[in-house]
Amino acid sequence: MSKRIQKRDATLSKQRIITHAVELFSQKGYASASMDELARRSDLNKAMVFYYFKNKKGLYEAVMREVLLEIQKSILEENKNYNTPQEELESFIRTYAKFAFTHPYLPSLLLKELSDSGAVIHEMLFISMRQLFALFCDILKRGEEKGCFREVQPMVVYFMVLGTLNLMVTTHSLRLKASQLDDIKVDTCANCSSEEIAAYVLDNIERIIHKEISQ
Amino acid sequence: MSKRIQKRDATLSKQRIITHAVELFSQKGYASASMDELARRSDLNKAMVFYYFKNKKGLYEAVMREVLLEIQKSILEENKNYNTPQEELESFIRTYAKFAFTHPYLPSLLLKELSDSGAVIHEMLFISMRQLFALFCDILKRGEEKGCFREVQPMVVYFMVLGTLNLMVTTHSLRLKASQLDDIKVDTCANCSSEEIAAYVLDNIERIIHKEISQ
Amino acid sequence: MSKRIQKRDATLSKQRIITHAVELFSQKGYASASMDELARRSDLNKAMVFYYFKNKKGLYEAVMREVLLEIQKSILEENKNYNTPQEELESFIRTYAKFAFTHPYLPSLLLKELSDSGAVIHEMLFISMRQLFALFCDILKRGEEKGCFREVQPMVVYFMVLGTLNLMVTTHSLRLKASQLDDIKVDTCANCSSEEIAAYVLDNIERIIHKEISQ
Amino acid sequence: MSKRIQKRDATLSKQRIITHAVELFSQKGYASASMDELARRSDLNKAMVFYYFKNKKGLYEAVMREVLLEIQKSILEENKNYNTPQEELESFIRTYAKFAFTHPYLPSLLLKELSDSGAVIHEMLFISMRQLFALFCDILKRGEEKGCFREVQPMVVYFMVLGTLNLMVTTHSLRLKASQLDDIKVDTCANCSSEEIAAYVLDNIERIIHKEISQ
DNA sequence: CATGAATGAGAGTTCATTCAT
DNA sequence: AATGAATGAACTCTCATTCAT
Repeated sequence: MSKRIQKRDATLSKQRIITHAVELFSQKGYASASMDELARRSDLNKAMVFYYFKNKKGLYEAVMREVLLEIQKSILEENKNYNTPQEELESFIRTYAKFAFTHPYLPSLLLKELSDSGAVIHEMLFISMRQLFALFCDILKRGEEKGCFREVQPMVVYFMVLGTLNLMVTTHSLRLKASQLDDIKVDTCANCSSEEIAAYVLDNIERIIHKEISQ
Repeated sequence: MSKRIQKRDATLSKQRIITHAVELFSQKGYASASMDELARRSDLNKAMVFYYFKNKKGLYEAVMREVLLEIQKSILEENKNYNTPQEELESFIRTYAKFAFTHPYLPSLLLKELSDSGAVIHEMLFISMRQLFALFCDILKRGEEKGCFREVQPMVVYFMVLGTLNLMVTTHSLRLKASQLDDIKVDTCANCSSEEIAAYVLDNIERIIHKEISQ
Repeated sequence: MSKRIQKRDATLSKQRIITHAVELFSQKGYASASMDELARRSDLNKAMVFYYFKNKKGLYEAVMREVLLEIQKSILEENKNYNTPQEELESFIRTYAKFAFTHPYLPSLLLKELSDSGAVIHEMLFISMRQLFALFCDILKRGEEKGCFREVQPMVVYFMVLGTLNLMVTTHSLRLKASQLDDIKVDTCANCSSEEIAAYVLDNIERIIHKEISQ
Repeated sequence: MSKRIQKRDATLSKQRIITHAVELFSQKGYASASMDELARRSDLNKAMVFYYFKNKKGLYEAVMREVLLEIQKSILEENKNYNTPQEELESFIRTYAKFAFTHPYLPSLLLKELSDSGAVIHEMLFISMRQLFALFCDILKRGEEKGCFREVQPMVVYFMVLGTLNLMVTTHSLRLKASQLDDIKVDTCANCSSEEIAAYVLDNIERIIHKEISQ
């Protein structure tokens, strides 16, 4: 019953490191995240981080792998419950939104990584991202074939979804602060729930994609 | 007539620093950009950078100010040439796209900055971003009032534009590489021109915004 | 009959550690040899090294003891077969040379150890070395008494033998490389066999020591 | 008149670092010499060492270059004063001996470096050593041509000189200690002056090399 | 006898920043 | 306005050694 952190358990220690690393990297970015601080947060000796992950980059890759697998799994899992392209698309967007808002490190890590091509990891991010993208494309294609979706540029539409949702997460506190100022009075959606935002995005994407929208 | 870089000119030196800093920060990110390398690239003594900009953060702010003013000016300037909301919206998107593709440090810096709220600068980015956003909102509002635009969440639509365009720039080389692999055959828009992309985005946004789209 | 390395045998494990430690120390030197790598090479857990040898220095001492005893034994053993000082001297040199060339870690370890007085071990190296030196002196003295050797400084002659032979071993690859260059054309004895070298050294020492050399 | 160490003078600081590095490397060996301690001894910030020498290896190379150039210069300089091979050989040995005994870091560094071929520096040591060796060979060859020297293996004779002299320097304190013990009574030449040792070595080498030795 | 987890100290190296000229 | 020398703090990473099982 003691709250003392359990030691001498490799799996636990490793997981503890990853968990804190996810947080740290998403807060500070790769370069500014210090292994010293990570060790402190993980309540472990600094050397243990290297014991488990070889070096900083190795840890970062493990972190990204973890995070990307999580979101991937969530979406694929959820996707199974639906079978029309419309429903699948809706599920895709809602699931991503939900995940992104409850795990805000994902948008942060993702945007950081995507914000330059000289990024820390190429390959893996790449592969993982492509699998999600492949699912997205597949949904679109089947929609087209069934005649309910227009033909669109999948990449652009994909980024319209992900880019928007990610930015809505990462700019949340910024938008909140903006809403408290009074000089420019515009709705920054500061108090929107993740569901509302997902609904907005979904609605917009449908307008882009569907052949007939009755207004 | 000598080709030697001119020294002993405060404004010139300062500008040279900024120019190289823009490049450096966008290539490496704030934390990984070193003042040493900046000085080397700028062909100046390291101490001069501090002489002109107080410290790294100060320089970074100057860089962001410069960059944001540039894009702001471009868009506002261009905006003057149009006077219907539809045209203004079109101009906004096309101008941003053109600028982003020809000045790829902008998307890089912007996404980096927006990818976390514990970012390096808050205030200024903020103000500058809001002015652009304010213009965007204004266009939308006037469109609504004239009855040609639906009522939408401006923040979400704004991010649909900026997020998408920025990501299309920063992921360009990634998408190119992806297109050269053959396992997953989907169009990543790797060879699209900036105009094509702008047109796509514009078309999509219009579908979202316009009251009637005849298909 | 299994080829698996046998475990749970103290003497064997200990010997395996020593064997690999000899190699490692002679390759990398004391400071750069890591206990981690030693354990890996010995196919044993790192903690076992400490279990058997207390600490790094203890292991190193064991290594040196082993190595010095080996050469000592070789020479003493061989010495028994001869009984004139001339023959004994010849045997001493030839045996040392043969051993040094077939066990090149000896020269490496020895020179490293002798190259500074703030060396890792003092005492033991010392004692062991002195026993060899004592035999050498004894041979010389008996030669003198029998009238066939001149009176010489034994220390200097001893180092002429050991220093030369050891350096010929440790510089072997260096001399090989030198012989492949063509700018300075001198014979570095790069392809001499250990026997040839021993013969050279022996011949030289005899010229130093013998009362009459007929040319 | 103040004894305070002068700062803000690049040449002085750099030289101070080299001087202390020579000492440190020869005392502790490459791997065990710490840049922290070097900085302390040099009364400079650790970063300055890297400012001047890029990295540890770079510093070490500078150290070796310095040391090897010194001995090379000494010997070449002295060599000019003589013109018969016998005299030149004598000068070579005496000068090396004198230098080695007054600059005991040289034998230490040299033996350490020569004690394994996976040494820190290859090239440079190499070139410098070869120039000395080339001079030595040249002396021998001219002696042969004049009919006063026998034909010998220059490499072996060279190491007989250098190996012996270097070992006599590095083992000095060891030999002193040995002479104070009483179990084995042999002359370790513990109290020999550098001149005496040089004379011994020279005499021996002459016996090896000269065609006629009248006893 | 054997293991893998854990540790603290210290290594080399880099960096933003300041000082003296 | 401009420079090169100097600094201290921080960083990633390694190592010998010990603990718990």
